[in-house]
Amino acid sequence: MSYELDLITVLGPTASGKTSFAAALAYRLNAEIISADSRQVYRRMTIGTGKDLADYRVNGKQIPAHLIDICEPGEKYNVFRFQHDFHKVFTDIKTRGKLPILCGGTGLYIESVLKGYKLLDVPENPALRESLKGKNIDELEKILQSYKKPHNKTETDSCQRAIRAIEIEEYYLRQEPEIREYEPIESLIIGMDVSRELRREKISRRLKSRLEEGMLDEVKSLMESGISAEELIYYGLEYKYLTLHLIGKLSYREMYDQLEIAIHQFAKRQMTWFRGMERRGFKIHWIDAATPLPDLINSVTSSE
RNA sequence: GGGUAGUUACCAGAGUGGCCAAAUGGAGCUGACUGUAACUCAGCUGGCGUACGCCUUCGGUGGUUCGAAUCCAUCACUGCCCA
Repeated sequence: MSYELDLITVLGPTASGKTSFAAALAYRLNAEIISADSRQVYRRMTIGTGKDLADYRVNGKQIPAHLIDICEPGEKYNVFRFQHDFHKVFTDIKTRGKLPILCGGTGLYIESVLKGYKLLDVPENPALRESLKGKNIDELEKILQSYKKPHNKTETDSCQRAIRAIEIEEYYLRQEPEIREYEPIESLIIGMDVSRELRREKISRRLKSRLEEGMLDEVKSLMESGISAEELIYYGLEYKYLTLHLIGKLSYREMYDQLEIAIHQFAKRQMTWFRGMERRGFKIHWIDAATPLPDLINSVTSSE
């Protein structure tokens, strides 16, 4: 295998085994992992985000994994921050002469660095948000059009997204924001291919075992440490549904059933994103996730 | 055994003579997404067809009617109540 590569990207839906694959690959290639996961950045959100920290230990060797546990629950992490953090770690790994492996399931984060999105540092504007609350999509659309020109096209198919777009325009009017320019990165992209049936089965199985491992206690202790229910619900999936159960809005059964469905739907959306990436010109090399790990590693490393 | 309510598309559930391939919700599928992305949003969802459309459906069978998911008879099954 040649080492001309700048980056290897491993992507796939939740529960597709991308972490253990990436770790085994990193072991083989003496590489380091950069996580592309919008929720695993939070400390103490471990079981619910499926951190699988044990997976980063391969044959007794700890594989370095970056951008995990880098901020406090309750904080808001986002693509803008990710892009910045990614590049810091990326150049660091490069200067140490090692190969970085970007691994994760947050499609937007992955694409933002591969494509080199040009983003502006625009913080939330609570006052503006308050003033726009309750307006419908047409009204918001009209406000948006009153701005000279949108610098980046922001999708405005929902109120939530339209408000963010206005927020960006508004900010831009008031000051010249710092624009960070990053170059696109050439990467070999490997996708974990799981059949729909297997994917669903793995998700269901995994949900059960995480609950047995104390996922509810994890959420409970986050609440006890002062994170509000609202903040936890914002994090979605596990944190959303388990919190709803803990505050009495859902029975255990309802929580379980609805969460299972929500994770299935999430995995589907992830796949839609990845297919969309292919349509946008990315070449994804799909590998069959059901193949035993050693064979998978051999097939990938020998064909290069 | 008697009474009673029901049986509608994957599920739940509206519809009680024509405007019904059948409301609505859920699930499912497909998709969008350069800014909270584990978010948010859109389309499709009996069959065939690009489409006007055509064909097969509303427990089974048989009727009434120009016309039935809707009315009648009967059979089957299910829930509830009384024995």
